[in-house]
Amino acid sequence: MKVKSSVARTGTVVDEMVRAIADHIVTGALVPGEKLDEVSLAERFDVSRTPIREALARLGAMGLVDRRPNRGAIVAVVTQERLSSMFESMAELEGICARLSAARMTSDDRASLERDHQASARLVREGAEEEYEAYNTEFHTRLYIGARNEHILEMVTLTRSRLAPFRRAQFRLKGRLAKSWEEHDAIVTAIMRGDGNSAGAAARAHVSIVSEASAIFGAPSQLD
Amino acid sequence: MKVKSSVARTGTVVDEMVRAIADHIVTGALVPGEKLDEVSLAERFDVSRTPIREALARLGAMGLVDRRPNRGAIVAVVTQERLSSMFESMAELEGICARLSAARMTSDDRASLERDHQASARLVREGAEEEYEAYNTEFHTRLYIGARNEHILEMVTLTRSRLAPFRRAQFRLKGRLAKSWEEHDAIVTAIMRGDGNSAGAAARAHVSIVSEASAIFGAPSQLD
DNA sequence: CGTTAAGAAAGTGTATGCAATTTGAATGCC
DNA sequence: GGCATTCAAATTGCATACACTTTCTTAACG
Repeated sequence: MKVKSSVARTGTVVDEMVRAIADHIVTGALVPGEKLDEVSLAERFDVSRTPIREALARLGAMGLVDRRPNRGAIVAVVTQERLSSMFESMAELEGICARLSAARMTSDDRASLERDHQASARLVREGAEEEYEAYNTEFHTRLYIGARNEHILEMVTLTRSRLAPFRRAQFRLKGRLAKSWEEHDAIVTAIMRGDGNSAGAAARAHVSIVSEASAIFGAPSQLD
Repeated sequence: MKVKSSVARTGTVVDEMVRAIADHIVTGALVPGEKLDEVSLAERFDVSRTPIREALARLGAMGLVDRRPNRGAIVAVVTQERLSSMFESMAELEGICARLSAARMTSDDRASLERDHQASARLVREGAEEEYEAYNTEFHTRLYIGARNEHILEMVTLTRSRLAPFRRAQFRLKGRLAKSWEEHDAIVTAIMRGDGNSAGAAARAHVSIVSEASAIFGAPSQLD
């Protein structure tokens, strides 16, 4: 019997390929516009073309690669304009989630949200970027789930994954950690008051600022 | 005994399969929860399993079918709760588009929007359901495009396609046509004033009402 | 010398065969 | 008689082979 709770989960080959290729794209090992040749990838990962094809299809659905019929796949080229549109979408979606969370979160949800938010202040004081990054992800995930809307959860998760390659370095900007906490604080406070509109506005502003921070890193080609 | 679409000139086989299967799902020939056996489908459409598999993958990405690893695919079961979440998402997305459209549409956009909106009053008076349905689709598409945000356009388009099976009969409800026009009117008026918040609120309300109308048709199993 | 067309090379699209996993049932055990 | 185990049938996952499309090369013609 296999235990799947841990990381060791072997899963299917396609899943591995999706992760592997996505990783190479996110880390910049595969640059936007680069051709993704099926046979090369198959040899590189020592599998047949079949799972590679399916992985490319999934990555296409995720927006990470661009598939042209009969003409192969390339790493998706994200224009600055498109990047902006994704950040704007993200801001809107986060705003919706925060607004709905203010109305729908259970009291348990609220309690743990505020407790952990207060606890995270320590990470800011200590400048623990890695840890705060992890907490930050968790924080936003709670807002997505608190909105109690499966479909919005799907959309916001997808959008976040598409943006992942562009927000890696955001917390390295000076003072970003403390600023992020302040913004979280505004969101949490509004949610505790049950003030959906304020929570939404605060969340929108939060993402917008991240957007500006990330824009500094501009086109993916400059990511390293 | 299945006859392939007369001419082979059509795009790829996978595209055909996607359309064919999606059609069968939307029309109810394949009911939610039904097992989609790869070999059966392959025989039925007289192709090999490979394009069927890829088609199922795409349909999975679209949300029309549910793929379980090693356990095959089934027609997606849309619970009432999930349906509600999709309609709520749609309302939020439409609201965003209307708000952004109020700020970003060109004057040409606005002019033709209002002109065609006024013209559509005739369809209402004549009770031309089919025609009004077509116009209605066009109307909403303009709002999506007017928002000038590619990514939101993608999300709203995807959501609309997922909801398509559930809103077929909406205009047959008595008086729905006239009510729809009135709601459009509120949106258009707000956009012409450049009042984004009102336009957004009106659009949200518009979809919410459609949602209620469609809810009458309830679970997909009752669709015929 | 530039343009275009034919053909070869490369790569994707589809078919088929084999391996691995799931599922159902029958048998043995308590 | 009920429950667990094991084995076989069915179905999905992966690999390989073949067919078709695109693309690059090359050579012929204007």
